Amino acid sequence: MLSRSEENYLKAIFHLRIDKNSAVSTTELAEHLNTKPSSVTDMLQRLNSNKWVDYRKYKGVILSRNGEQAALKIIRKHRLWEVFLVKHLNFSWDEVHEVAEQLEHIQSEQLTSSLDQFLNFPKYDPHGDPIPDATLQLSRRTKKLLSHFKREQCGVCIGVKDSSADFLKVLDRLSISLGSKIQIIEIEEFDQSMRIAVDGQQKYISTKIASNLYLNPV
Amino acid sequence: MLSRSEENYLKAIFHLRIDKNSAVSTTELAEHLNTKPSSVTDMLQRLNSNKWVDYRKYKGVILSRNGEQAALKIIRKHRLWEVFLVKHLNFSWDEVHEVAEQLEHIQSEQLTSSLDQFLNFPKYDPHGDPIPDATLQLSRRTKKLLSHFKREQCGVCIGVKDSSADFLKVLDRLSISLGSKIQIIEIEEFDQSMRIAVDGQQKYISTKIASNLYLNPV
DNA sequence: ATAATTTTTTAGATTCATCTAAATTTATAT
DNA sequence: ATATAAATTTAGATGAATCTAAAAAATTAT
Repeated sequence: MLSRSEENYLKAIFHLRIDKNSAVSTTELAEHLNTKPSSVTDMLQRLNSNKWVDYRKYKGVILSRNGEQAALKIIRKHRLWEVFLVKHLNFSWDEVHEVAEQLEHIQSEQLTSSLDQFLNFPKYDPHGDPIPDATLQLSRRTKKLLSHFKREQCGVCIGVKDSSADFLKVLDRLSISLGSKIQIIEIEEFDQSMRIAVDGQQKYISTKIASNLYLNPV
Repeated sequence: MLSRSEENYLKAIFHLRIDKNSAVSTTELAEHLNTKPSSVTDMLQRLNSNKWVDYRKYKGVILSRNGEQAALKIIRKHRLWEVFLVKHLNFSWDEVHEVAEQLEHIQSEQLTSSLDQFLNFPKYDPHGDPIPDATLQLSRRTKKLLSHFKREQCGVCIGVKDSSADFLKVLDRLSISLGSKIQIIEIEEFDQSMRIAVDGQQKYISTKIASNLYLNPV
């Protein structure tokens, strides 16, 4: 069985690999996990010898088939718990992450599947990220950063790129949440900042905000 | 902060102390925790130097004020999660223990108090054991083992002494659950086995069963 | 193409939680 | 009261997960 630490490494590799094709480097992992490169090397050697990853000295690491399945199981639990915390325990979407980081390591197939059922088999977590189903399949949908939209285009908010508490609080202040309907009214040539309508209400937002918000084009 | 292992020791000491006045011995703890006496000694020395327990060489151990509060916090979480699992995720009362052993270590005041509220501040867990409230107070009520009842006396089932899955399954087979009304009809002189009525239905039960079932006398 | 820099790995140490085997203390039995 | 048995502690070892410092490999810059 995987230790908690091993689980965290697999999850980190999964997340770091997702937006790029190359292998994940030791330093990247060390930064993401708040640890030292030498510790990462040690752990990667262990995970490699147990066939959870494919790791070559100086070349970086990718998940094996088994490693990817294991990572998806953890992500499934993490996101199901996030739904539970927000929907039933009144957590706000910037408060859930830390607790879900702990809950994702609870080992019980029965618990995971009952929770899934209790929540009515949700497909997306409170940040709009897809939840792997019981067979670990992820549902996919077109998502485009708001910053890539043009004037007069429309979309529905379906997720965030940065899910830090700071950014989520900004969105709360702007009354932007999952499902908000957003239309681009004007794009400032000078700095690409935007005037948008959020469910009819006009707001100004910075480029940084626009480049961290995913919309499903309408 | 306490490690998971330290938490388990404090909880074990609490439970082993509860039905007796003397200090808890190294061997008792080792058996209860499935470990070796020498490991227990090591850990008790650590817990002692951090003031979680009062431990003297060869004399056994009791919890300090801090240690007792810490143990109660863990027990509170354990029992709240048990209620959640049974009431909302359809676990049966013999299935909850193992998962609750993991959930009890999740660290989040907010989670514990929201869960308590979500469950409507339950006072007893699915085995009838009292749940410490937010101030860590335990509610007390008179409980007497069924084996100490006399002919024709009545009581309501409020808990079990042995909470092993095996015993709980026996009770399910006898349709005995928390709240069942039980009357003693006849006690067999020879072996003290009993004929009882469970919510009106007559059953025969062994002494061993009777001496593991707590009733609140009516 | 070689030097300088950065990244990665190795070597050796540390802490936690455990173990076995040996020594010591306490309890028990004659 | 002393010998024997049982319980407890100490000493020394192990494995997981981490660290620092030094060595080695890969990358980059001149």
